[in-house]
Amino acid sequence: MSIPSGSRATLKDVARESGVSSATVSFVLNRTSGQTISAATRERVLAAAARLGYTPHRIARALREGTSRTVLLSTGSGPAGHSLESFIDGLETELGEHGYTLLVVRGHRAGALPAGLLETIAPRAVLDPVSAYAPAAADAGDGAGAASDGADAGDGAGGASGGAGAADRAGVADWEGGWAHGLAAHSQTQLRYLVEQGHREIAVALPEGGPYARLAALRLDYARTAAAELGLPEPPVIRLGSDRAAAAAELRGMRKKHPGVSAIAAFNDDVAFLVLGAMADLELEAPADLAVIGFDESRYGALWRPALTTVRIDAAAYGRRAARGAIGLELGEWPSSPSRVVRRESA
Amino acid sequence: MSIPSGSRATLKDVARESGVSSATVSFVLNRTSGQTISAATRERVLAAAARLGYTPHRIARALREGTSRTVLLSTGSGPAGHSLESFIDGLETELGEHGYTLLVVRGHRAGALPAGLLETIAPRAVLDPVSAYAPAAADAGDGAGAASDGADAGDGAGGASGGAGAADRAGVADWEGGWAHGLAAHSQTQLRYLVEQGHREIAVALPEGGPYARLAALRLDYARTAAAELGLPEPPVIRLGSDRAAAAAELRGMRKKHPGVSAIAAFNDDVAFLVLGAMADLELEAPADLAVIGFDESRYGALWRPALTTVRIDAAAYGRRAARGAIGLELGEWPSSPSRVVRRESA
DNA sequence: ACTAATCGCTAAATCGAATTAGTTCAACTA
DNA sequence: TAGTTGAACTAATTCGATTTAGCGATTAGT
Repeated sequence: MSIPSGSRATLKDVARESGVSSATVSFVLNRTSGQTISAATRERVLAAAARLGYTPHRIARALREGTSRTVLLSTGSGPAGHSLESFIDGLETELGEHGYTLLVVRGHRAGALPAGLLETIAPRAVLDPVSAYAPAAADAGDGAGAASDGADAGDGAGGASGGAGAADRAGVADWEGGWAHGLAAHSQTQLRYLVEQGHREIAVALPEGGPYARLAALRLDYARTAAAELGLPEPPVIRLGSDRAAAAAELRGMRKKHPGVSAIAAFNDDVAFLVLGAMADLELEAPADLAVIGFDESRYGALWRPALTTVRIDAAAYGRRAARGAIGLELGEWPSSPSRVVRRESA
Repeated sequence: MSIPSGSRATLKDVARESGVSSATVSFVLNRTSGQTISAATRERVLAAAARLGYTPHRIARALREGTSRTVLLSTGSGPAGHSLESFIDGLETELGEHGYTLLVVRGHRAGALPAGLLETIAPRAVLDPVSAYAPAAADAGDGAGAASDGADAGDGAGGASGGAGAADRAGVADWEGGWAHGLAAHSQTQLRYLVEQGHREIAVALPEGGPYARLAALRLDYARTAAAELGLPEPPVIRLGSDRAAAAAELRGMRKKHPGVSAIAAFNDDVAFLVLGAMADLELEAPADLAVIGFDESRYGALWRPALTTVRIDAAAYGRRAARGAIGLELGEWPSSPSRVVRRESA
């Protein structure tokens, strides 16, 4: 009976099936506020929808609403640690609970998404963790002040651009700064572990330039603070490009200048790998000659020789918060993201 | 003058601006076949469209056409070598030339895409290289048979599902088998290099089970053939899980059974890393004690100690062909994908 | 008792492009 | 000269959901 002709059930089919207008069906299914529907009608509509297996046609909806119920997360091509993985998990979970879909696009900077992607998707918001790492245009102080609200013709130029009001735009921007800080704060965990292992003079290894410049500066700040709190001397810094020979030279230089350094806290696992490679070139062993600890557990640490000790950060709660910001819900309190040391061989 | 109210220009705006109906504009802009348009009108329309900066509203179009001009590529969460990177490049280029957009979604099996993704995107086709690695439903021979093609209501269950006819579906399926074979064929390059380095007894390292079971079997076939062609003895096989201790044991066993083996050709770079790790545990050095060559260059090979020698495969031409198949164009000849050895330290 | 507000619901407009079914006019055929 | 054909367009419908305007009936307010 009243099976929709060939394929899928539409609003109209549900309306016909339940004997009301399609407007009413829409009201019921969307719980439209400001509309009163009798309990009896609601039941009939719901039943009909269930019977026909109705699913809203998302493209039609997107056309009408001007934007799809989608949030796009554009991650850079850089290494993806566990914090990003868990962040995505949280994001996806929270969005899913509100009927939104998360779309993760990797390997593009947000400004350089494939042509037409934003137009075909018309996401409600574009999230871009990398832009939090990159230097902002006009940066007053330390807060996330990527206020590039100028005559931006193209969309998605800023770190996060909501579809609707400036309100959620602000909300998302808010998240970003917080994200970077939230991440950086775990420098504590990293240093504390090394101290527990008996190290006193600890160097910090950062990536040289690139998209991480800003986050690197932030990490350094936190590392200094943490060192001070732990009663350690100011940590020497080595900056590593992607060239291994140069990395080895840099490491040798640091060792000469600070012979007492017995451990290195790396910016992330990739930098830690670079350090380990340089150490191998200098015939140094970790952790005997120099302990190395990574940051933000990556997939390769366990395979490495020596296996990399690192810090695992669970950012799912951040993901949920970011989701709420992106779709314009109340943000609530800042969550805390737990972190713990994954102890392997290198430290 | 006649600036479209607030935001973007629509077909209607172009029609008004050029003094014709919106149907005519659509005919002109789409070069609709079976419609004759005078040169003068065409020019006026084109000029007006350019002047207003008209861009088709892709969502409206998708609603009308039933599917967006988009192709979705769903890669597994597994390691991505250069062949995949270049494949994606080719895909994107060719699609772009025909007004299509490529959307790459990583970390999901095609059958398990985020809820609602397919519906919101409505891609013209879904491409899924991983399914070429996984055991197929009707697999006579050796592939482990996790054939779960049951009562799958959802779409995107198959390796590639086109939106339209069975014709392009066939085209895409065609590509997949070819892709796996095209990749596997480069086992030749791998072995030939080792032979050139003076090796005669060469073992093959494969991943144990997992999603690569089928591709592994294929690679083994090609390796055997290549070995025969090069006049080598039948290559011994070691199978490595993800556990390093087990890998070391496996390697030791192989060395005992085949003491003459002087080189290992790995399934891919990740497996090669595992071999190198096992070698370190056994206090063996590459390439002195055992040469190791990877396959399908990954981003980490250059960082490793010793730096990994591997095979780089350029699959861009395959990508272009897959694109043509996905949007229903003629496929043309099978392209050849060049490969070359990236010589580093391990072999 | 008469106006005002509220309930419960529907008709119709809207979003933007593609497409079907015509319409008009001129040229050409029989 | 009537009839056919084709070129060059246009009006109107369609895709499917959301949303505004509004209608009749009931309830509340003074």
